[in-house]
Amino acid sequence: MNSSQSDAIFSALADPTRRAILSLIGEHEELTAGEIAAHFDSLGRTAVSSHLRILRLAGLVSERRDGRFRHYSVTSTPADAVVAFLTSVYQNSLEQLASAVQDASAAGAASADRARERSA
Amino acid sequence: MNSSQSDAIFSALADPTRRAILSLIGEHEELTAGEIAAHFDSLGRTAVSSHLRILRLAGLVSERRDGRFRHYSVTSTPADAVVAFLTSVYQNSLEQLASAVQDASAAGAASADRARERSA
DNA sequence: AGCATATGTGAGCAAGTATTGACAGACAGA
DNA sequence: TCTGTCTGTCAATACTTGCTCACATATGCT
Repeated sequence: MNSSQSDAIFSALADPTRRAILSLIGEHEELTAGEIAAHFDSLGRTAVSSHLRILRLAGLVSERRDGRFRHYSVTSTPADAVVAFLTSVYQNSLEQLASAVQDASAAGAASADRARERSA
Repeated sequence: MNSSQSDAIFSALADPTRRAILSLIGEHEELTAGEIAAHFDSLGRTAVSSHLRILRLAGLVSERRDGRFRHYSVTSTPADAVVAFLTSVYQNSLEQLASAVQDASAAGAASADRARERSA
């Protein structure tokens, strides 16, 4: 439970654009940097690249180099840090959290893109 | 869940001091602003007050006025927004997340029976 | 080799944010 | 009522962050 790692994760998640990027990658298996940038008309390519760098340093995404392309995918382990924090704060209402996750797990598999979060 | 609400919650959680304040309040039932400020020697009282204001606006804590004192306590509902985002991103590894939460729930308190009572 | 493609990096500027100090409001006790 | 305590808010300053532009790197194609 490294504190600097939690810092990186939470400050990476603080930006709505980065959360949108993360959701976008999560919907697919892998996406190249160009494909990701194409989804954000309001942002330049370099801005997306910077966001990807921050997400990569926080360990939230991993990159796979393939020729000129860089394929990004989400890494599952950082969720543990978030869950660890939630459990430390919301011990009292942890049963609700557990059931919420289970409900989402049961319902989420069918409709994948329903809970998608986008910010205008 | 409103996306501006998610913005407020995630940017409130981005600051390590605010996460520490949240954990501190979570350890106790309620704490006054002065008690919270006393735990942070490196911060001035006004800084803590500002952080509490941000946490309050994000809906992460609620205040109860009692004479000159203001007692702060954590609110449980905002965890849903975080869980909603996690489930939208980590759909693939959602079973891991659910088990992680359940493990933490089992280790944290023996009152996990209420979760079954609620979901049944 | 030469050129186009895919992507990252660094400088510089604009915008947002945190911290501090001073002041204000509400309340309790003498 | 007067004074001290507890706490929040406002204004000013310093810091941080995100975006764009120009340039660099690496790779593929002809």
